[in-house]
Amino acid sequence: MKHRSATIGALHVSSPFGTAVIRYGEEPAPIQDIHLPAPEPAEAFGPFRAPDAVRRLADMLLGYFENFAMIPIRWDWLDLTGLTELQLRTLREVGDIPPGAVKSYGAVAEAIGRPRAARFVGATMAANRFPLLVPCHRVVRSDGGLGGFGGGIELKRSLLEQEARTAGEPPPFKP
DNA sequence: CGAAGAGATTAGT
DNA sequence: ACTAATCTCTTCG
Repeated sequence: MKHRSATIGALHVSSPFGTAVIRYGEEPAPIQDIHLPAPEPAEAFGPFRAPDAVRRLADMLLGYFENFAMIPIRWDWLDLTGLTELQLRTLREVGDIPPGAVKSYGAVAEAIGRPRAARFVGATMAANRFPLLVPCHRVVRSDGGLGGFGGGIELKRSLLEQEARTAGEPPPFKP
């Protein structure tokens, strides 16, 4: 990874799936990454007050855990340093998948103009620093399987089940 | 720098 | 089930 400003704080958000953590650095794009579930040793930080963007994102996440509706992505809040153009295009594409829907790795690959790069899309999802916000859990295998998930496959299944249920549809995956 | 390895995949057999 | 194909990024000589 390239630059990325030093981490100056972390905001914890409780959810039905465990505690989520938003780590942040300096303005103007303070949000470094989101963790779910939270990394075990709770990180200790100084007496800093979270930037506005961070607190608003925390609210958005709380809202999501309540109604599982689409989270509007503020790309300008996110620290995207170190990402290549193609990776950014992939994240933007995945960001458009609404709750209750899913898209295959291959379909995303096609959407970014690399129809044979399904595996690349998978690798990019594995490196996604903004889970939930960039809904990498909505990217699944073309054969109906779930595919992988950094936070654990059972979490991915839970999220998709909740979203499908809220959208009034059957779970969009096989197992 | 070029070569080789590594994926949260896929389509075929 | 297993295999080969395919693409970008990372890591190594």
